[in-house]
Amino acid sequence: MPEQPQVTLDDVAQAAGVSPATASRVLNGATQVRADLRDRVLEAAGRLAYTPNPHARALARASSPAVGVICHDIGDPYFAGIARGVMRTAAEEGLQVILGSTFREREREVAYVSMMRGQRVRAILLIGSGFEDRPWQKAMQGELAPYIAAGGRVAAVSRHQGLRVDTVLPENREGAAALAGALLALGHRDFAVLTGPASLTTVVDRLGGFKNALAEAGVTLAPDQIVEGAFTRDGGYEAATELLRRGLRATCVFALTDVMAVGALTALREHGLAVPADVSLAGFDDIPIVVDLTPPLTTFRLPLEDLGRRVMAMALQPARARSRTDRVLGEVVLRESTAPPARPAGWSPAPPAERISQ
Amino acid sequence: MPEQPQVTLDDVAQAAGVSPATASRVLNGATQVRADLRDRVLEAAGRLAYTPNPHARALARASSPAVGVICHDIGDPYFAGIARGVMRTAAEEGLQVILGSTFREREREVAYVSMMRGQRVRAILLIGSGFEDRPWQKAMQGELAPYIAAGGRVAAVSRHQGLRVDTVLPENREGAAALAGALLALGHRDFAVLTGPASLTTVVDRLGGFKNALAEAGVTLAPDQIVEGAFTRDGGYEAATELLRRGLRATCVFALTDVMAVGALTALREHGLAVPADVSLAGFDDIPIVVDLTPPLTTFRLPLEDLGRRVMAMALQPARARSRTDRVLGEVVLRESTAPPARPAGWSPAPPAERISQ
DNA sequence: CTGAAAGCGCTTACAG
DNA sequence: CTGAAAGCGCTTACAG
Repeated sequence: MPEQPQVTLDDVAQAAGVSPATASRVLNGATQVRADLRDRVLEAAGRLAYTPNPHARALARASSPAVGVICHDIGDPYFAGIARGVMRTAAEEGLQVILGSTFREREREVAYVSMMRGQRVRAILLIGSGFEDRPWQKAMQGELAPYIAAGGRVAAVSRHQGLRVDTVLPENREGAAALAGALLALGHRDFAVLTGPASLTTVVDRLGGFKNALAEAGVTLAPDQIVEGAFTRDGGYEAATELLRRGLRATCVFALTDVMAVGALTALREHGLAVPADVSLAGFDDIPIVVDLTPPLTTFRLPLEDLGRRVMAMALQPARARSRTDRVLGEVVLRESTAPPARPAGWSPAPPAERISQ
Repeated sequence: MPEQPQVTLDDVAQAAGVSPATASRVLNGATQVRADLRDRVLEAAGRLAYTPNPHARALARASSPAVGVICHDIGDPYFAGIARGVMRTAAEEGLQVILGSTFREREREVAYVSMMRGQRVRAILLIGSGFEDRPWQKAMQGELAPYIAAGGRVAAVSRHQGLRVDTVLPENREGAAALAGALLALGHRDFAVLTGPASLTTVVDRLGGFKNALAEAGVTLAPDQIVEGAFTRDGGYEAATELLRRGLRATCVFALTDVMAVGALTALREHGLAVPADVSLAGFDDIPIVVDLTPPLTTFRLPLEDLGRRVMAMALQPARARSRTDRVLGEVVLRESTAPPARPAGWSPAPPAERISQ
């Protein structure tokens, strides 16, 4: 490994016959430098293929052009979609992105924040759901507070209880309620829900919104028709399987995420149930793939890439006295995976099911 | 923004009543330090919540614990899957990952390498397909060579022509050939191919392998049955639509990636064609979702996450005199999207279609 | 406008 | 085993 000495600012300065200070100024776009000096510096830098050492720069400037992005699983289409938006804005702004993927272990999230804080990133983006977990919130806030106090920026997607951070808040509660409304309008009265870990704020919000809307319509959700699974494709598959084992009494199944719905669809199919003929199925998020399922999935659309762009944009804005919340609208998208129930139980006509915008 | 002064090594040393050198040694796990001093340092560091400044460290050590990872689109399940594997190994090794997503603009790939090189990352991982593009290869090699000469490590997934880099090589050519064999064994003689940009080495390899295998079986592929599209879901949708516009004469359609196959499946369905009753469809990669399609997709499975782990592992090994290539096996996975042709044209029985392993 | 000098926070030979 | 000192490569007041 023939370690090659790196070309340094001093080399450039020397080659150009100026001081390092002047070379630095030129290379940083200072305009108050004599034209001929500037040219010599630029020429020398080009000839020597000079690349500034970002660590030296970060050290001297006490700031770096990097942002940290933490998600639960970069292999998950939901996070991949948001990350895509983040990368877009990062590229436009010339920022580096340091990625953290926790594999859904929440302690790793704290560890990543600690690492990125040490790294002196300009901003930290939390794009995974928050946790309803007091000790975790304490630990996280313990990392975040000093970082923010030192001038760091933090922005999150979804509700992060207990953390004082700027937030891009997708309409989880309202969206689930709107979806419930649309499914009720279709004539459903018997629902099952495939839910995720109860400690996720996203689960709380979506499940809460859905249940509330049902309750307001006088519809109750039987406890045994709520099945918890992992927030993954396999989690959806297994939750649906468990639901069938318990005995499916619902005419419509709501999976809290599209990813879970995808697994559920296969489980239903494997058990000989046709969607929507035998049972309707709805998801949440509108990840890219669900329009290609058979049948295409009814869902609540979240603009994933836009979520990513927004959270990045928010992090790049200066901090305010109190943390801000940007609500992001979504919309119910009715597709073929939902239809009026085959066996409406004492059902009276409902208003037509249109696309309900929020 | 009340900029808080950061706790420095000197603070720790002072609090512990030792020199910065000693504090540094303790914090870096040196064993040859008197126990009581070590304890005092550790205590002070803990009490002050000291975090070393990685930039200072990188500057002093002339190396940083970061690796750069460049893909074409982090929103694409293929790359998201590989990235997942990369993140796994990175976490295990305590490495930071700087992510680059080029949005399929090849110049951005060079720009990212340049940036990461400047960043003094330990290694650069190219996980996107290579390009059959001489000027691009020159530009890329121009960035890579000095980086490597300076001790940097580079590893790639897929064939990167013109770049002297260690490679994790999925069996694109052999895989496509094996898939062709399996489809021939099913009785197909009339094929169509939905291909991607011809400048991608992955396209060249998969298309070449597929065609070759057909040729060896005495089957030719009509030029008008080969349609090029973008390497995306929409590219697959559009290519399939164009194929139908031209007149589908094939009994089996091969999409060069699962992502394209997903779009193609929807296009076929929208045009009233049943898969596999009217036409068989096969993809490549075995991204997580395709098992949940209706019908589940026949494909050539690549162990995506493993690809990511391997390329990372390779980059962490010391460089060798000549670049290495790790071939990664895959396997044909026959699912319900392929079946014997509905109208076998002068067809003689073929050997039974089993799962053909490579 | 330009340069000498100090400083960013850490590591590591080099003496003791 | 421990510490004083130099150095990593850059930036930025501070003088001129």
